[in-house]
Amino acid sequence: MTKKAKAPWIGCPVRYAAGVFGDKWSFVILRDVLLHGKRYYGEFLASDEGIATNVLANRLQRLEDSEMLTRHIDQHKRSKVCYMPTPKSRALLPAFLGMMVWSAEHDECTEAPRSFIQAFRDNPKETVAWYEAEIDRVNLAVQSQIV
Amino acid sequence: MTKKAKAPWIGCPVRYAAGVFGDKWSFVILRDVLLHGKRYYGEFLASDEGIATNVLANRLQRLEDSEMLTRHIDQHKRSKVCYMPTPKSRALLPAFLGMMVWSAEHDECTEAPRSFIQAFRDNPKETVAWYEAEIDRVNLAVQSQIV
DNA sequence: GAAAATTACTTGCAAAAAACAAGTAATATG
DNA sequence: CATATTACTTGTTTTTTGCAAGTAATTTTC
Repeated sequence: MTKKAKAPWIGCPVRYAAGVFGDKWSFVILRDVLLHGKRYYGEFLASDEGIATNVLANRLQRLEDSEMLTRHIDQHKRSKVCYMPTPKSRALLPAFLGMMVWSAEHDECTEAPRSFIQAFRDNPKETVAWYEAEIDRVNLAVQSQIV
Repeated sequence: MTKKAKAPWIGCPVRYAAGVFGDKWSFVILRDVLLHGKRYYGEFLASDEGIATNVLANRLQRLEDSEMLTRHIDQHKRSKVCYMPTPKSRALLPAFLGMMVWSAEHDECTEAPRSFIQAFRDNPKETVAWYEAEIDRVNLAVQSQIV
């Protein structure tokens, strides 16, 4: 009797997504990078959710390994480390915003503004483009620091 | 000096989503319900990923608590238990499919057919509707069992 | 109608991961 | 040169997971 071989966390698209960001802290970090303009270790650490520093370090490493983030030393203050979103993580924006709309509609205590939900439903592409532009703006401001 | 109060896992839409299904096994269970037509405890247990029975029981309970699934005794064979998707979990389909497209585009080993990706990009609403119809079909077949 | 088989869990224990607290190393500041 | 920042690492406790076995309610088989 052979034991059932476990599937690796690739292949199936749901399994793959779960492998890359299928845990609470990865969700939160990606939110901070993609939506809140955060780029620095200290900024992630300061999030409301209160991630532990060792867990943060672990998740940043994983996200770097899966090419969701790239790590850079800040050249103006070389004790700071900057994590930049990659095209791969940016490509998650549409799904991410879709998920947020779902949350906004099903969480009684949601803090998401109704205007955001409306905007995404009316014109998802434009809403995604707006967030993309935000990311570019933050990147530009930070990019001058890291090379 | 007061300690930082942790945010509850509601309010912020990303945090809310992370709280409801932000772990590997919830992803997999929701996939099985929404996309693979699974409804019974034994079916979930048999998934390729090999979830442990205690973890499965725990996740089904959580998903029931957060109103993603409803639990029913099969009336034709009362030792079987059926878990049905709610409107709330079904409403996650668009975001879920968006996530799958992302995976398909970034996982070199993806098993997702190119036709699915194309279909969703060309006409997401229609693709969602197709999956909704699939869910209805499975529900109908199973509903005759559970009352 | 009793015995065996299904089915959905529960329990106990070992291993892994997360939370918490403290420490360290590189750089920057005064 | 001493102190402060910043990004981690290390050690320890607590929680969660994984695995194996057990149980209870049916259902099927003989």
